[in-house]
Amino acid sequence: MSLLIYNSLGRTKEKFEPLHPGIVSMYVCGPTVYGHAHLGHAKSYVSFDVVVRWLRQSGYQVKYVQNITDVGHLTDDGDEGEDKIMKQAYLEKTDPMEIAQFYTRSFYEDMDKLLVLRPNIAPAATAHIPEQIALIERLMKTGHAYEVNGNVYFSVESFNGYGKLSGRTDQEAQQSGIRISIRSEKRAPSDFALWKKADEGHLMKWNSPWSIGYPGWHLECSAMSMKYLGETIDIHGGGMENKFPHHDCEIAQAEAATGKPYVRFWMHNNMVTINGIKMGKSLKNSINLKDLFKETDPLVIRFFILQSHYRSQLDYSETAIKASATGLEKLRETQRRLLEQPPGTGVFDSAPFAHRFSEAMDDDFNTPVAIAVLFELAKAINAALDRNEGLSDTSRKGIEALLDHAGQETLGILNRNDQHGNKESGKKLEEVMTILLKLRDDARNNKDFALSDKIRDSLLGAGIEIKDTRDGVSWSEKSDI
RNA sequence: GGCGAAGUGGCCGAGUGGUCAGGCAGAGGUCUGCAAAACCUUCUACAGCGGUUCGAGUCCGCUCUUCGCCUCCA
Repeated sequence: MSLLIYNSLGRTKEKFEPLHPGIVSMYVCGPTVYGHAHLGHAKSYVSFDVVVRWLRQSGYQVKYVQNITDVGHLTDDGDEGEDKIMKQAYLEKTDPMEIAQFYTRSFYEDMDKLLVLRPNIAPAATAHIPEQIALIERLMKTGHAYEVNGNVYFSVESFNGYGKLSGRTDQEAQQSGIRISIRSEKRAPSDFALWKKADEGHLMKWNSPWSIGYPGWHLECSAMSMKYLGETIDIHGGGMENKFPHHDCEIAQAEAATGKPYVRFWMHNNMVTINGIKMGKSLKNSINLKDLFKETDPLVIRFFILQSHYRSQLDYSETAIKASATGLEKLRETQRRLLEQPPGTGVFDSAPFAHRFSEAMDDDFNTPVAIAVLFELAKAINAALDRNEGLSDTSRKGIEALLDHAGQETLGILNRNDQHGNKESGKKLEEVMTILLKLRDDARNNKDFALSDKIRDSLLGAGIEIKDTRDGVSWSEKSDI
């Protein structure tokens, strides 16, 4: 079966073939770094992380670019609004570059905990001002841009098909609902800024042919995407809220400049909601990942995110997170049991599960179905291990290979290194546990259950849970829930 | 006003015409010194009203409700 991807451009699933055989070029809009990352960022980057992982598992070489927006954007295309990075710099009594650096590091810290693989290239907007100026010059030459008082605007009228991604193609209709008509030097209300002249006191500014100023807020993605991936790329991802105007503007700039299709597949992930309302920094209801990680294992968050589809809204609640934590623990428990179990004679064919997993992933990255397959696999494994014959070495290797491929490499939720037997730092603990379990076993043999239960309870208090199975005692470190 | 998405059982969450999603929670059972885990069995669904069809969460229409975008935002 071949990979189907839902393309926002045509609003249907399409068969995916990269432009150049074997190689996929992919760009995802990165964060604006003026605050700590929240759950919404996690959903977005975990989702695209799995896209990248699955493409790689499918044999493609993926070149993954994800930018860092470290230049403050104004809140609109006119002259209103404020630069958020600069605002944060004032609040923290430092300068914009330090703000950007600080929150960039914070972002990667959180993403690392979620096991989001780093992009191949993470270009910063401020490091690509010349490229952005070059793109503007190209648009000026071809008559798609014009300058007024040191500001440069893109002329939407000059580009046929503006708004094709979001469906906002009728510019007249778009203006009908606008509340205030702002005084503007733009030729048409839909025109958007490519370059802004800096006001006095503006901290981040660069020289340009038009003024000392800074780039417009849609420009960086087009410029950096084309620089590192070429004028036509395979996949461009981002949050749904960026379809309009951001991505429509990107398309306009890029295609007006090159005359070529900018992006072949547009992918948009949906929002995280709390009680049905979108989570957003400006709404003051966002859940900061650093706070969340204090009480919840980051991989539980990752698992929670992947239990819903990337194009669906995901509603956050503590009970939902708890349910995910319990569910993930069940999968981990099964993997642990499999790894610890001595070889037997039972035969288990994991191929049908592998097939169903692939089918789910190939169907527009349907991770909830893929995870459901893992749960069914876990149930089948447990049932097989419950039978006395156990599992043959070959059968076990087959399952382990599938868990590595599906649970670890693709979804990033079942990692062998999380199992205590594989932790390098756990050698001492292993030895201590062996001693304690021997003592407890002696107590049980002497029917001294008071002592054996005390050992068990004390260990649980220290975060280690032990279970008596028919093959002996098993123990695991409980992750914080 | 314009553009778009969605309403599934106690909760989360898949599913584009014909057997079961899956997880969590609940009930009963097997196993067990107890506990936990595991396994087996099991109860609650498809917003409403019409229509198409032999047959509809699944297609069509209408109604109601919710959400996102049209300012930065993952």
